[in-house]
Amino acid sequence: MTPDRRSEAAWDLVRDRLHAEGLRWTPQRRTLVQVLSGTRGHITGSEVVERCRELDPTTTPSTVYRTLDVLEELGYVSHHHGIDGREEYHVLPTDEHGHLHCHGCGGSWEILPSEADAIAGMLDAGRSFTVDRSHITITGLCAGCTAATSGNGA
Amino acid sequence: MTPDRRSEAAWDLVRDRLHAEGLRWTPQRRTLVQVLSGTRGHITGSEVVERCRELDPTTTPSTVYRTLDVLEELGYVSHHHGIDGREEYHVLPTDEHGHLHCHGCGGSWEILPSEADAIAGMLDAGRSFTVDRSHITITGLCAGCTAATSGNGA
DNA sequence: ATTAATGCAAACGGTTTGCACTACT
DNA sequence: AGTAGTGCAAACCGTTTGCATTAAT
Repeated sequence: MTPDRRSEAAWDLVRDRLHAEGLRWTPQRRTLVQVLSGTRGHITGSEVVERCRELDPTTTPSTVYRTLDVLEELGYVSHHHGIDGREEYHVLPTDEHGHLHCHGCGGSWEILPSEADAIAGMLDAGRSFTVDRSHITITGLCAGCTAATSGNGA
Repeated sequence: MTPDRRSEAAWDLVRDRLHAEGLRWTPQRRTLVQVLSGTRGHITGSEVVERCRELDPTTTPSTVYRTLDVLEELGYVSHHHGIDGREEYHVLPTDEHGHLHCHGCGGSWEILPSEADAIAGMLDAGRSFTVDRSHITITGLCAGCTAATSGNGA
């Protein structure tokens, strides 16, 4: 139904999926799929546009966003809003997981499934809230930035 | 240093704080403070503008955003990006806490300090990441929406 | 009088849309 | 040929900025 969540080869089938839906396989879509298949985790809309432009400078934002919509309907990506305030697309072949965001260095770490489970379990136990494990985003300071912050003034 | 985290009366001191910094107390700022003092938790920039306009229809966005910056420097509010993709301001007199966001009904619940502690502790233990407990935002489905979703098709 | 703050209007960045044109099928 | 998809350019929304004006001090 949705593409194999593991293999990047799932992208090879996009063309056929499109055809199966009566949709078309165009150079622009090829470019976009090329970008997405080389992306792990998430990426913002404008980043997608940017990367597509590296491959094909004639890339147009509207086409990218529209195709992203189509791919979302086919189950290849999903989008929501990220901490940086822009549309953020999740590329599906990646394992679903939450993120830890350091506002010191801007770095990002994955929240392990076991951790997500623990968090989800705790919150669910208290009030029957079903946590969306793939979208947990927690901010703070990573080890490095914590040290830097507490060590010297700045 | 920063205003008393508990009493809303802290807002009464804004005027003096401004004066102490050589800044001015204007009708527009009075309106904004009125809105903020009646706000618990968080609010987006455009919502602030909207509410100020209810009190004073002549309110201008630029003034609101600029004053919000000033108040942030004074420690009355802090801002970051919310799940809905817009600037989100935290009004400080409120207890600091994270939120649970239901994307079924759009509702929002507070994450208890004890829960935040547990989450922060777990994440810190694994990789020395210092969680910002006041900004934990977790999405999912609340009890009501979970039932609605699994119960009947829609 | 001084200069912080305001209001306007225009700019910005990311995203969306209408429409005529192109090109996959 | 027929219609999905494209590119352009303009619109949108929330936010930011420059600048001349207003007003708190």
